[in-house]
Amino acid sequence: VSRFILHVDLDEFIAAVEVLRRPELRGRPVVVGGTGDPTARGVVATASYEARRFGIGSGTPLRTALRKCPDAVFLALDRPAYEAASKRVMEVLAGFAAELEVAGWDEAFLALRTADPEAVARSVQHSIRAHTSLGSSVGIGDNKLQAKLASALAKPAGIFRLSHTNWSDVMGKRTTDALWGVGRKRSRRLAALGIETVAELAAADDSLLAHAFGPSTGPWLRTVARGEDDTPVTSAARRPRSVGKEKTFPEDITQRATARDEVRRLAGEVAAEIAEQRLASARVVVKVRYAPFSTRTRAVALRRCTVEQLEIEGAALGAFDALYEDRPVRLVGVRCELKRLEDVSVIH
DNA sequence: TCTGGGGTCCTAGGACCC
DNA sequence: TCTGGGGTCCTAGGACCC
Repeated sequence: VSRFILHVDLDEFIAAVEVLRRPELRGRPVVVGGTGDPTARGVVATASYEARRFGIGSGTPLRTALRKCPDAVFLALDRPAYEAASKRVMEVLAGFAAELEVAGWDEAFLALRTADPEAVARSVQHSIRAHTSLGSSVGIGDNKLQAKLASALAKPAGIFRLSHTNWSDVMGKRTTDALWGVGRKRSRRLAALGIETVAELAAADDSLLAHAFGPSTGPWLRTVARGEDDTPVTSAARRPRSVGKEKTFPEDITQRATARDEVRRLAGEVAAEIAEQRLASARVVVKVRYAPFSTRTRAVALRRCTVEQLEIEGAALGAFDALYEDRPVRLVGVRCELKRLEDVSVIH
């Protein structure tokens, strides 16, 4: 009996939820994202497997998706529906004798001791399907990193085990962007250093990596490439570090007052959200994205932590005024950074 | 690829202090 | 006045993830 980590990842989760309540869509290319208008600004949240065959994936601009598959069904995001479905899945997982960490709407880690992790994985998949009609894939690993990568290799509806034993065989020849924490940018920078594969990164020089990626990130990249990860699976609720809202305008706006009003509105919403969660803001960060796509941020530290809407709005508008340039604006956002709860002294 | 909205963490550089 | 070194805090931006 050994300890294993399971990573449970729901298959095409958002699209699957939509198809469940619209059975006539089964088997069709379904694309969920934005307001559902594929001619408007927005990106794909999830595409069904049928739509993925057309080269549509998460993050694809909706307009691109429309061009690639004009016959796809385009649907608006419906967060409450996904939250409800996710909650039911997590309740199923909570029934297993394991430490459970919810890692997102459609994924979770389980840590448990067992002699047969594949049997547990089958049982997890069966329970989820029986209770929610949703399909899932399960990765098994010695740690969270391995389990997470294994679930991707298990898709769809499969089970895959990635361990220290087969890590090199399975991962060594893949490009570095196969790793968790290595995206396009880091992958390219690594390639520029002559590091193309996971095996090459695993054998890279720590000081070279530290020089290129910083004292923490550099050496960490190499541990990831070796399949090492000691972060614990924990069911403890994570304390939020920040709460924010942002809005991309359907068309770039050129009126300063319009952008400013939107900042005020977003700040009010964020303030209400913070108050509802019984948190308090220590700093307000305003973001402005100018056309075509250059982003600026400005932070204002609050004199004391607060939940006061007027104070948060005032800080946001002050940051906006300090930041604003007379150029077409694509997006504005407001984010409140939160103080640790035990340190908070709220002004009422 | 004309690029959402919700987040987290890390880095580099400047201010400030002794 | 041509000017060290170290620590800490803050800010803006970058990269990544779902």
